[in-house]
Amino acid sequence: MPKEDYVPTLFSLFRQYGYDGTTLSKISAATGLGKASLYHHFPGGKEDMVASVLDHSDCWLQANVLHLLAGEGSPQARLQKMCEHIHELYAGGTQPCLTAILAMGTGRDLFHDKVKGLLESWIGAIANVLVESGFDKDLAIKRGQDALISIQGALIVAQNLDNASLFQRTIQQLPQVLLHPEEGSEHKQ
Amino acid sequence: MPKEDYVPTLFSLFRQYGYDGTTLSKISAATGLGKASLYHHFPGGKEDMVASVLDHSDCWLQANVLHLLAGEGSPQARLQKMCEHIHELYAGGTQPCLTAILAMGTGRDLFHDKVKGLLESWIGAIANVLVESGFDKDLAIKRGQDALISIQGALIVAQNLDNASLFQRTIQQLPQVLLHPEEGSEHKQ
DNA sequence: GACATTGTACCAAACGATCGGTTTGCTGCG
DNA sequence: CGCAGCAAACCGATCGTTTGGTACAATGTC
Repeated sequence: MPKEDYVPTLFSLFRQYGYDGTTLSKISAATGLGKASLYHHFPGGKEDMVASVLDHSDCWLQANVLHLLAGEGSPQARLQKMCEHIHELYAGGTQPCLTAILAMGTGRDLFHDKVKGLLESWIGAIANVLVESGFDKDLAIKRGQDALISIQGALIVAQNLDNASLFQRTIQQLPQVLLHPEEGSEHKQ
Repeated sequence: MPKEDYVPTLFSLFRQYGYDGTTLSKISAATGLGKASLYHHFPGGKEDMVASVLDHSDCWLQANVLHLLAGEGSPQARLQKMCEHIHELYAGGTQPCLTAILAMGTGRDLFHDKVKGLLESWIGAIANVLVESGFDKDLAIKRGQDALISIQGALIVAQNLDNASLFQRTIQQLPQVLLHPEEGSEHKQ
């Protein structure tokens, strides 16, 4: 079996238990492979496995967000499509975010740069759509950041409250929140 | 030295390294206490230490949010004061959230109920202020949830991007976002 | 076709290190 | 003395990792 076949299993393990919490015993049990076999596919050990998972996530982002947002259709339609993919990725808010969980504990030092890159390209892609829709560039970036704040925050709160609908509500209204016209001077006080 | 004196150190350890990542060796080094001394103060071991930290956080929430929001002053002023305390708690967005980090890995199973309770009372307190300001109760609760989504999300994104000002911006505009009048039917599509 | 060679996938067993947790024995002080 | 408080050694378990090997299909050589 090629190693790619194990990446989805690794993905769900790491995003559930985190870097420190995902032990090789758990991985061995979940994949059905002995520890030595795991080192055959991933010579770099646990760190190598997470790197593979992150590459896999990179591809996912490329296909389901970056390429999509830069493609055809109205901005509204593109953003909505993105939200559908997000909804699927996080299983409707019941599954944690890999990048968020890797930003904590031991994983933080190891994968910070990679995670940062993923996040930045995501924000940039959203901002590009908004610029294309006529928004000022600075405002577009700000709203791109706000989009990821909402996504990440909704995931955390939804899971801590056992309330997935809270996440779904947030995602569903994301496109119109992003595209709503600037009012006054953005609530200047 | 009474055990309370070590709780702040434990707090910063656990919110930095998470439950799995915070080893007794790290705790011993950070507190300057031997393991035996740690078990003298916290007979229940690591789990006992986290419980103490969570109690400490409970008191913090009680004093700096619940009591404050139920107190005197205009809703706007109370919410602003709360945001100042939040800003201080998270060191301007440079420090992670304890409850978020405890919701992952092994800690999730152990402390989920406690964390959920903390979050719920926080949301409830914000909602009460909004109801008092004349908002519909359902909308008030929704905005209370959104407030915590923004806080948690901003923390995650700010740290992954090494951009604390992103957090500060989010917190600073939180009061007026919470209090802004309902427009149309909340962006009905 | 027969046979050695190579490469891939896999694993049991064990490594040293460190884990969370416990016990021992000594110290300083009222 | 009595006892609270703690450093240090120790416990079994588990950590991530490594060694040494088996089974088997593909390839090359005669």
